[in-house]
Amino acid sequence: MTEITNLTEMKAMLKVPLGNQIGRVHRLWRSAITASVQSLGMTEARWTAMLHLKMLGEGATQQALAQELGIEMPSLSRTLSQLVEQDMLQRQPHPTDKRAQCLYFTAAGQHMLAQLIERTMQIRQALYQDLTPAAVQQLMQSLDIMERNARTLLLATATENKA
Amino acid sequence: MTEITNLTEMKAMLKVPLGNQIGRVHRLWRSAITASVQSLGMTEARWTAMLHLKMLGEGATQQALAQELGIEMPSLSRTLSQLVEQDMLQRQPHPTDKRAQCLYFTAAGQHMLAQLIERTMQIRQALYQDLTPAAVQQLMQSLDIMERNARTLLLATATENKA
DNA sequence: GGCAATTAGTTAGCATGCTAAGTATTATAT
DNA sequence: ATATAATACTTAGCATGCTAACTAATTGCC
Repeated sequence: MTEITNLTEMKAMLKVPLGNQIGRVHRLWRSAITASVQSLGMTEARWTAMLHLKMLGEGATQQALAQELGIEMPSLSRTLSQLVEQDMLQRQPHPTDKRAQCLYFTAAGQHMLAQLIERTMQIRQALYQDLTPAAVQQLMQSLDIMERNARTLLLATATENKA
Repeated sequence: MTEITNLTEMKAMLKVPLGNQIGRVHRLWRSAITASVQSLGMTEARWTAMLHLKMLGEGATQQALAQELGIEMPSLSRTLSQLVEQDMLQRQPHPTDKRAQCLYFTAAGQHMLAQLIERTMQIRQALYQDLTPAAVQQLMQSLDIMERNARTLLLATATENKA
């Protein structure tokens, strides 16, 4: 409620191991997804790639999808190869840039996608239980701030190593 | 501020991909730790194990530490072997239970610990920037709720698979 | 007391993140 | 116009989580 945060509060804040807690929740969330989709022959990484490609729209390049997911190209590249292998996706040459690949769902992929979306909603419903919409909004915003801070920090150390 | 959350708000909440965001923040946080401690010959997993053993107190068993960290024994077992190899920790037989191992810092480990704590504080300071103590508290509580929900969900699907 | 179930720990192998390094193409700068 | 830099992607190998399966010790039940 108070706007002014005193020194004691600031120091106490630094004792909170948010990073570890975020890690724990992430692992649990991954387990939940894995349990939910493995009977479909899916894994968590493939599941995310499918859903985010849908959000981005078919025809997106791998680079664009990696950006959207917040992972590096090599990580995505492997996952996409598995999805292509499973006949969920196709890689098509980019119309003008011969380096790039554009991503499209196969028919089987479209069908899988529908099931994945359904299960995603079920899991979210379970995980957001007892959280108010306001709390979810707040959580999202605080995580956004941490994400920005982390990127800034990493950029700073990277350039300083370069110097 | 409103206590009553309407249906529209609830449905909108389910569209928020918190899991993915938590994953992104977790990866960034891990990168930040890695960048900070790798010059000390440490990694993120070893760093966490060291700090949490300190919190738990020397003499803790591996099982207790795994519980504290929220990871499974095999994951921890490997990390601890690396720390023993690096002469940071020692495994001592439990005084009464011959199955169990108790963990103690070596002198080198104590010294490392001091440096790790220092760097941890620096990183938190950077990552919590622009977050109020209240926001940090709120974040922690919301993550707690998600964590509990996830455990409940996983337990439910596990027993249902057993049946 | 003695066998069954549980618990602590390990090893093996998979999933998924990363960086480093290599190829092919495109963009830039002189 | 060409040489250099940047970009898109892949491959290889490490870090760290998991489950499955194993051993050894302990607990519990009759």
